[in-house]
Amino acid sequence: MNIGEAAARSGLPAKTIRYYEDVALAPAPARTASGYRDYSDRDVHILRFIHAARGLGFTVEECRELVTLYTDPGRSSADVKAMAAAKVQAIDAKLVELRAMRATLADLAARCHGDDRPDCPILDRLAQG
Amino acid sequence: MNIGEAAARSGLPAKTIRYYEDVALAPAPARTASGYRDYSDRDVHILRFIHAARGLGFTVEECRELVTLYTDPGRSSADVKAMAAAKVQAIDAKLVELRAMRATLADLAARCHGDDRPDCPILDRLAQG
DNA sequence: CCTTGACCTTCCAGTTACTGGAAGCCCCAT
DNA sequence: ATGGGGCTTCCAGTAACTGGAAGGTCAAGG
Repeated sequence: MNIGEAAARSGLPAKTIRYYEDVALAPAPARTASGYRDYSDRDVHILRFIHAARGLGFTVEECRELVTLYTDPGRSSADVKAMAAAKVQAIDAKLVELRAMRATLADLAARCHGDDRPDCPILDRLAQG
Repeated sequence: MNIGEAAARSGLPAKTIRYYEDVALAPAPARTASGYRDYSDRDVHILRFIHAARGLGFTVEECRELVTLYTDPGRSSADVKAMAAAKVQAIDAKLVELRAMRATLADLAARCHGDDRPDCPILDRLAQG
């Protein structure tokens, strides 16, 4: 199948698939006589794997490791578990940060009268650095 | 004062201050005879304002608007409030997404025995796309 | 007076993960 | 044979910096 269908089946844009191939994350598929990419079901399977992994927040680099692990018949699950655990920790840190931002912003917005007067607690707060 | 001190006082790296000046976000300070940037207290004040705004998750573009609003004596607080509210909404969306990612990952990690066996629920799940 | 080292200048390149667009084949249906 | 897709490559740009090279400047110490 050509890249358009592989894109439809994997959920990744064609442009992104080519990009992944470029950075050696996705498999380089067979080519037809005229140079079109020709994807196998296995290729699409890996594409979907990558799509799912990216969707869970793994970076391209991490996806590369995951694909390696995935396609390695003798891999151990411990490596994968460690990566997942690290990712959970990173997400937790991000959550803390975002919640703090949200609280500050919401508080500021609530205390801002939001009319035509130039006085604004949000700006005042920002001005304090 | 030169850029090193402005950096120390504003909390922004010197490199970042130059970058902000480049993209016309931060003020272009005076220059000494030898070409060194020479920051005033007001310059540093704006730098700190930008630092705080970035820290709250505003993009550089949004910071540009905020600085304009901040330095405009006749601005209305409604504009600023609207920006803050929009930011809160964006943060909420991000929080939902992150929480879903975290839940999936944590669940997967919990169900992975994490030993030398090749069997791994995380990889299996990813493989389903 | 000279040197040393810290600090400053500009500019170029690289980062992450794509995305858009241009120029130019290819394939299929009418 | 022709028209409108889809495909190819490559170049450029995005956000927001960050690192590094090459070279000028400043203040202190000998």
